[in-house]
Parts: sequence; structure tokens; C-alpha cells
Amino acid sequence: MTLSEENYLKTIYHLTAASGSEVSTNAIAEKMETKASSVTDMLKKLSDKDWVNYKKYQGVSLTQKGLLAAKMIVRKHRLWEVFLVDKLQFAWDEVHDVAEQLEHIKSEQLINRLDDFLGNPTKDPHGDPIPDRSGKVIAIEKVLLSEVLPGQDCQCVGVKDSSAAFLKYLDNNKIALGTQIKMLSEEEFDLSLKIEIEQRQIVISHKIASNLYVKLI
Amino acid sequence: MTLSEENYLKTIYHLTAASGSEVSTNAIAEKMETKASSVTDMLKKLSDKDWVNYKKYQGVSLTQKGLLAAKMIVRKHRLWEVFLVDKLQFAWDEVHDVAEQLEHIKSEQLINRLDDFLGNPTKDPHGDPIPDRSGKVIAIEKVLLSEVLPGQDCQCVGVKDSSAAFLKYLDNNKIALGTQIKMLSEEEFDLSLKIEIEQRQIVISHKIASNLYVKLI
DNA sequence: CTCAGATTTTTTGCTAGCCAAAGATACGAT
DNA sequence: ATCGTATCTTTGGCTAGCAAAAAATCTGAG
Repeated sequence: MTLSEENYLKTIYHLTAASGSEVSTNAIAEKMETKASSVTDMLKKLSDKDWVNYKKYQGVSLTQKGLLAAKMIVRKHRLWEVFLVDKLQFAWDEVHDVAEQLEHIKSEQLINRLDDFLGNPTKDPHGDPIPDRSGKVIAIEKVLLSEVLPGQDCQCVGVKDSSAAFLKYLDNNKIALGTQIKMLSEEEFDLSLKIEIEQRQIVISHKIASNLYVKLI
Repeated sequence: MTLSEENYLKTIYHLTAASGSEVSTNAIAEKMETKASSVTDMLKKLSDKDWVNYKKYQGVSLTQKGLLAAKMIVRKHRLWEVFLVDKLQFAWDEVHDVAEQLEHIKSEQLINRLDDFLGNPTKDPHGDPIPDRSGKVIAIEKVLLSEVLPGQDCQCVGVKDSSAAFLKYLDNNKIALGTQIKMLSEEEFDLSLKIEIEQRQIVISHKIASNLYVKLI
């Protein structure tokens, strides 16, 4: 499988997870910053090789084989992210680009030994689940902070947006995975939220809250 | 720089080190298992970009810029080999193919942090020197075992051939980096050598001895 | 010096991946 | 139902990388 094919499979996997159904040509083109015509080209190739189910004008979905392949790429990406953060002291906003490269290294032995070396982690530095070597993914129950009701206690477990800008904002505000958060109140006008973190009350925008996953406690 | 360009630079570097002078198109083609026509194509590109000095029919050599780039690729290759052996329990005959992939990952931060994580090693698992982050290479004094005189004590410090077959032979005969070897005698007929390793006398062929580097003690 | 053989370069043609433009299809509004 | 628009596919063409074959160049023996 070529590097380009792997990137398409991964993108389709993420878009499918987000939408729950078939993915459109344009959605793929936008996400990959390429043109729809290029996507159509590739979808035909992937379909010929039985990685995806593709019907003209109808969108695309992964086959069983394609789904497993995509999960293995995600597995590699997230394990490398753990390596970078846990072992090489990268910050969680610095790992994405390097992991994008490392995820294409082909060696089952390598990735399984890396998995063991890291202690078989189940989540990456952003809280996303790491598929195990058979492809199984253990999803964690999580809710967007923007949906939590006043008075509720919760704990930060993940981010929806993992851009460096957002992650740096969280660092600056001392919000990390595992941080306890108490929802205090919502401002009706702009949907901003007052929350309490470690005896500290702060106000965060709706945009921030709708990109932060928490679990209720 | 593309993956293909990196592989050419690395090959030219190794061939230059071995021959000491300009490298021929055919020598590169043979080493890379490709055709001379492909090599000529690439040499023109590399020359346009000022990585190599190239004159038609005259062979090729690295520019200052090309030499540094080649050393950085070798640095990455060897550091990843150390990682695979020291941290992931790979055997020294298993690391080459994976390191060939990992050497192309582009991130100066990654490679320098990996270097620190590994304790700034100066040699890879086969005894070859690792260029430091400025490109400096500390060559170790070494001699082929086939050139050692009878009665001489020495210590294994590297291999010339690092194929899996040769490395496995050394494993089977309990020869590793650091192993003490005493040269006993040479058989005139086939140049085979009798040596002593840890109170054990064995006979090795000339071919083996001429692929094993030692330092005299 | 000349020419045969070896080496190197050029030519030609293939595949992968990408894109612009043009044509085909789907779908909502009327 | 059909029209208009948004979306998707096809066509044709581009570049990079690779290789077989032909042409050019070099080299050494005589």
C-alpha cells in the first residue's frame, strides 16, 4: 500500500467516525486539501483493490479489510504520539506532524514491540483510544463540556480539536487530561461558561467548551 | 528533499568512504539495484540542487552541503538502530530494514531528543560511528581480523558486512562487540584462522575474518 | 592513430499521483 | 415534472520516478 493510499484510508476512517455514514468525495477533498477529481481517481483505485465500497455519486465507505487497515494506521499514529510525549518529552501540541510521518513505517514487529515498551497504553496524549493489535478499539464514555449542566463535577478526558493553538490554550489555563472541573454556570447571552478548576474560577467561551471532552463524576 | 534523493546521497556517501574518490554511475546503480539510466537522471537533479559535483562521464562526489545532508541521514539511521536494539530488544541482524524507513523521518527535534534519550551513543549496534548533531564523525581505529598477526590479542569492535547471515553466524559462535579474541595461527592453504575466544579455540574462514573489525590490545 | 569493447548518457515510454476544465448526475425549489 | 445549481466524474495533460534500448563517449590494445 502506498503512502497516498494510506492517507486516504485514514481520512475516510476519521470522516466515517464523525458522520456515521458514507463519506462524500468533496468531504475527503476538503480534509486532505486536494481536489475532488484527485479523490475520484484514488477512490477507484482503492475500490479496485477492495479497500473501500464505492459507487459513483453515492459516496464511499471502508470494507472490512479497509477498516482494519485504517485502524492499524491510527494505532501506529497514536502509539508514536505516546512515545514522543512519554519518552522524548514532546508537548502534546508538538507531536502531530512527526506522528503523521511515523505512522507510515511498515513493520508489525516494530509497532508491537513499541506497544509493549510503552506499557500497552489504551489512550494517546489527547485522550483518543489506541486500537489494540487485533484492531479492537475501546471507546471511552465522554461528553462535551458544553453539554454539562451547572453544579456537575467532571474530569477532562480528551479534546475534539487537537490543533496546537487549542492545546496551548489549555496548557496556559492549566487544563490537562485528568483535571477536575466543576461546572458553575452558563451565560445566556454568549453561552460562555463559568467553571472551577482547582479552587480557581475561570470563564471559558462556548467554542472552548465544545472542543473539550469530559466524563461525569 | 525526496526519499529517493536521500537514498542517493546516502549511497554516494558510503561509496565515497569505501573508494576514497569519485563514484561512478554504474557503482551507484549496482549498489542501489537500479539502472544506470535512472542514476544519471538523478545525478543531474542532485547536481542542479547543489548536493553533488557532477561532470558527465567523470563520476560524482558530494558537495559540502551534500556531505552534511548524507551524514545526517546516516546519523538518523544509526540512532534508530540503537533505539531498536537497546529499547525494543531487536537483534542486531533485524534492524536494518526498519532503520532504512525510519532514517527518512524529517524532524530535527525528534532526532536530537532521541539522541539524548539513548544517552548520546557514539556507535551503532554494528560498531559503526554515529555522526553528532553537527555532523562530526569520530572514527575508531580498527583493523580487519584477517590482518592480525598470530599471538596478538584483540577485541571485536565492528563488522564490515552487516548482513543478517553474517551477524547470525557471529551470534552462533558467541562473537559480539566487545568479545576478546586471541589470534593463534593461520592455515597457509586456505588462509583460515585458528583463534581463541573465552578459553575456546575455533577455526574461522578467511571470509569471516575479513569482515570482522578488531582493535589491538 | 584507430577501433572494439565497456561505460555512460540520451531517448523513449511506462505508472502513480495530481489538477483544470468540461461533461454527467443528483436533488431541491417551484 | 422540470429547471437550476451543487456535486461528482471524465478527459486530457502535467511532473516525478523508473527502466529498456539506442546513441554517445571513453579507454586500452595494437
